[in-house]
This record gives sequence, structure tokens and C-alpha cells, in this order.
Amino acid sequence: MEVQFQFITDPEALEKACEEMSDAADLGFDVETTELDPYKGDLRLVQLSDGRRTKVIDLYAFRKFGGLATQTELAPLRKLLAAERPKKIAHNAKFDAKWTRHHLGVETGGLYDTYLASVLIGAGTGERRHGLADVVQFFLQKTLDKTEQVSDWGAEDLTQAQAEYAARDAAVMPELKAKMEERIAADGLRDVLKLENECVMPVAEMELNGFFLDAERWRQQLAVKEAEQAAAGKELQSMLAAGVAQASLFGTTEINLDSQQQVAAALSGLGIPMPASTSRWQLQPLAEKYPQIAKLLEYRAAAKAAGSFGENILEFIEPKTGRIHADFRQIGAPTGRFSCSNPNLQQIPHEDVYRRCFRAEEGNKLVVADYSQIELRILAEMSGDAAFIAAFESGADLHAATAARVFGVEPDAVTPDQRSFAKRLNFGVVYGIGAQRFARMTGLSDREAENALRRYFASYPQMDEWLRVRSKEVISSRAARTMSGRLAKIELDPADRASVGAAQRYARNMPIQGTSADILKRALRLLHDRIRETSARLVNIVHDEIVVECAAADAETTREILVDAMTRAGEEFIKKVPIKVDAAIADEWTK
DNA sequence: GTGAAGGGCCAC
DNA sequence: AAACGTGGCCCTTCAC
Repeated sequence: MEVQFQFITDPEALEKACEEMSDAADLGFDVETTELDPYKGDLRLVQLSDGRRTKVIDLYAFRKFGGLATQTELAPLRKLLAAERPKKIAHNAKFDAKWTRHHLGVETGGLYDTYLASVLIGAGTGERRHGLADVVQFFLQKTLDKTEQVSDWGAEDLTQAQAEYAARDAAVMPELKAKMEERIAADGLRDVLKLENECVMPVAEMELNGFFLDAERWRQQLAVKEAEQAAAGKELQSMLAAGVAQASLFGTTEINLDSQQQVAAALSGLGIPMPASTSRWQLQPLAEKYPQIAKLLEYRAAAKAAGSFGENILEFIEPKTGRIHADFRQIGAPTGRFSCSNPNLQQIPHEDVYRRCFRAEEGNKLVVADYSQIELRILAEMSGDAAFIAAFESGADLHAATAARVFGVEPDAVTPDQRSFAKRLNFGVVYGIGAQRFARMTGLSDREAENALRRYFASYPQMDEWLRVRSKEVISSRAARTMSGRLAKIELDPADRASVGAAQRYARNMPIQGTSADILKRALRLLHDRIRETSARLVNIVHDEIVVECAAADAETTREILVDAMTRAGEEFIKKVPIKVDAAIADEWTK
């Protein structure tokens, strides 16, 4: 693939090029950098292409004019990037948006991400990869050579091959987008792609913002957990010693307490009847009778804390900012949920000892807001169940209202036990729980659990019907959708009962979990547009929760903006049930 | 040595 | 040894 391009190294040429490109409807947009992390490396090239004319801008040539983020020589480029039109077509646009935001000081407008488009079209099948070369091959039947991708982009003089590679990646984007749009339309993915594209910039900024972690507090907490682990480990070793087959003449009876095999063998050696697995739910019932089991569970909890939530997380603090800049995958699950890694800020334990380490910096506040029972409200909306909707509309305690119906008592006569059963039913039904599992969970007999489920669905007949239709339709459609139109293709083998069951539970759960993700993403965009000129910064999201940091003086205003954005986003999708958002202003990430 | 797989467990 | 959905991280075990 041969691409003509202009290599730009001076302000006059840049201004002319930006003027030339400004009339295009779509511009391919790409950058080349010396590192993957914008806090660690240089932004070397910015490439723009309308498909015919391609500009490769060498930012090293502009360093002589001063800092890139503020210099006036780059103003034409900033203006072009900031504009809603032309659209900027990029593959994994979050990357390009982060680098240009951080190094050029500009928020890119009109982003269109061919990576996210490809993932949406893939609909969770995993049957093809979504790298640019893969996507270009699949949609355009053209082969892209990516060997220059990892070349030295910090070299004073770039090679011809590097410049051509850079130009070509940008030049292919408009054509790729045009081709993908046909498929997006045919698959009914227009709305959800718009939702995703509008969410890229908020996510890019969130990653740049990072979340402040008080390292001192974290270390103090960690020291406590490490001491607990050491103490529990020592006690457990001596309790197990008698059950360990003599290892050597030197008589060492120490075993690896992190090895299920060795621990299970030692416990068996003590005459303890061991279940097939050593997972907590299996061992818990044995803990009362056997102190060794109780000690093992104590050791495991401390080991988990010291391992997954230990020193490792401190290593993610970026020295330049003193904050944690985790990676958020915008379509982390086929349902549309985000995933998070390096580190995963969506799995920090609830306990205050951990959460209080994530806090606002001096002079700032956190605003923490989450949707109240959003998945159950979505289920009410999608199923249109009159009784379920009425329970939400009354504003009364949903779980108590459910208990009253299931147990056939007056709402104010519901016992705490009954409410607890109803709560677990309400949450379980979202996951497609079965009677057996519900029985294990609650301690009811299988018979009683079946009856409880039967009464539950009798109480909410339209919900029952909606869930049944999802189960039935997936057999032929092999697909499910959220309210935004997000698609999940579902594989199943009709001859295999387990596969059919799994597909049916997924087909019932995906529209609910995925619509929740749709709503959150819409909220992120609305929030982003309203906090742009304020002190507020998005710092974390956890499925139905948004955390914003702002100047202390702006906290009340920020809380109102956040609640309003989340509520409006919810109301765009949910019409029959009220949306409820709980929000708090705090110094720390606690509720 | 390195990496995949599986167990176990944290979040929503 | 979960027939309750979605993730990621740490650890051991085992194959290459």
C-alpha cells in the first residue's frame, strides 16, 4: 500500500495543512510515541488524513518553539483536533486522545473509534482479533505491515519507512470507517457506537487524572495485614504439623500454606473429612468443629489482603503525579461493562481500612455517587411488570414489598428474615438463580426454595414472562441486546443441557447488566460536558458508581452536577420507574 | 525460565 | 463442588 504524504516540520506548513484538512468530513487520526504511557514518553508524530491527502507532523521539529502544550505555533492543530468536525477516526482512540490531551493540551472533539466499532460488531464472539491490522484485513481485505510500530520513535531523524508507516496508518482510517459503517448500520449498532464514541474522551481524561492513594496509610494498613498473616501462618503450621507426613530426617514439617494440595493433605492427615474443594464456602461449615479450618480461613483472608492488596498496588503510583493511573477497558465485557487493570480499582475491598486510603488531595473533596438498585429498575422497565414497577414507584422498601407478596403478609408485618429472603431472591433472579443454589444460600430445603421461587414469580408474572421469553428466544436467535442496541451473540449446543442453561441465564442477564453499562456511559458523557471548565475531575468508576474529585469550595455544586448527569442518563433509558442516585461528599472513598 | 491453566477470592 | 451473571489479581502446578 503506497501512500503519498507531506512531512511537516514548520509552523507555516502546519497552518496551511490544518486549513486544508478542516473541510473534510472524516480525518484519519493517529500518533506515534516513544512510550505507551503519556507520563513517561514523548509525543513524536501526529498524523492526519482525509484518505487522499495525508499530513505527518513531526513534533520534535516544534520543540525549539517551547513547551508543546502551550506554544502558539501549534494552535492550528489544536483547533482542528478540538473541533467536532471533521470527525477524528482513530483505532483505539483513547490512546491518541490521552497523548494529545496531555502533550498538546487539547481535548479532541468528534472522536470515532474503529477499535470499539470492531468490538461491537464482534459482539463478544472472540472469533477475530481487533488490532488495526486484523480489522483492516477483515473489512478491507488489505494487509497492513505493523513492523515499524515498535521502532525507535525517539530517533532524531526518522527513517523513510517510519514516516511511510505513520502516514499509512492514518490514511487507511476514513476508508475503514466507511466500510465499517455499513456493518454498524446493518447490525443495528448505530446508537451504541455513538454512546461508546462519546465516552472515549471522558475515559481518556479519567486515566490521565488518576486516583490519589495515600501511600503512608496504605503501608500502615499493610503492615497490620502482614503481621496477621505471619501470626496465623505460624499457628497454622504448628496445628498442621501432626498431620504432615514426615518430610525428611531433619524433621521439617513446614508446608506451603498457599498450596491447596499440601494444606488439604495435612488436614486429611489430622483425620478431618475434607470436601472436594478447599474453597471458603465449602470449609466455612467445618470451621466451628475444627479449629485448624478456622485458622486456615483466617490465614487465607490475611494472605489475600497482603497479596492482592499489598505493596504491588503502591508500585502503580506514577512518580510525576503521585497518583494511580489504572487502565480502563471501555468494553471490558461483552455486556458493555468496563474492566479495569494495573491495578484493578473496581475490586478494592469495601472495608474502610482500604477505601480510606483512596482520598482527595489537600484542599479537595471527593464526590461519590451511585445508582440505587439500577439493575432491578432495568428489569422492571424491560419486563414492564406492573407489580414490580409499583413497588419502585411507591418509594417503599423494595425488598420488604417483595417479601410481603412472596410470603402473603402485610408490608408492615414482614419479619427481618422474610425481608432477607426476598432481597436474595431479587438479586438472585438477575443472575438466573436456580432453586438448588437458592436453597444452599439460604439454608432452606430444596422444596422450600422451589416454593419461594414459585411464589416470587407468581408475584411478578410479567417479569416471569419476560425472563421466559428471553430463555426461549435465545435458542433460535442466539443473541441478546441491551436497550442501546448493544449485541451479544450467544453460542449454545442444543444437545447439551448445561450449555443451553448457561446460554439462557446469559440471555436473561446480559440485557440487564449491559443496559446498566449503557446508562453509566451516557452519564460519563453528560458529566464530562458539564465539568469541563470546573475544578472537578473524574477519578474512578465502578459499574454503577462514579467518583469525582474537586476543589472543596466546589463540592456542593459538583455533587448536584453529578447527580443530575446520572439521573438524566438513567431517565433517557428508564421511563416507567424512577431513577435514584445516592451521592455523598467526603474526604475519603467511603460511604 | 516462561507461560498457560486452574483454584481461590476481591468487586458490582 | 456450585446449574448465579461480569471482570482481574495472586498463587501453585505443570508443560514446554
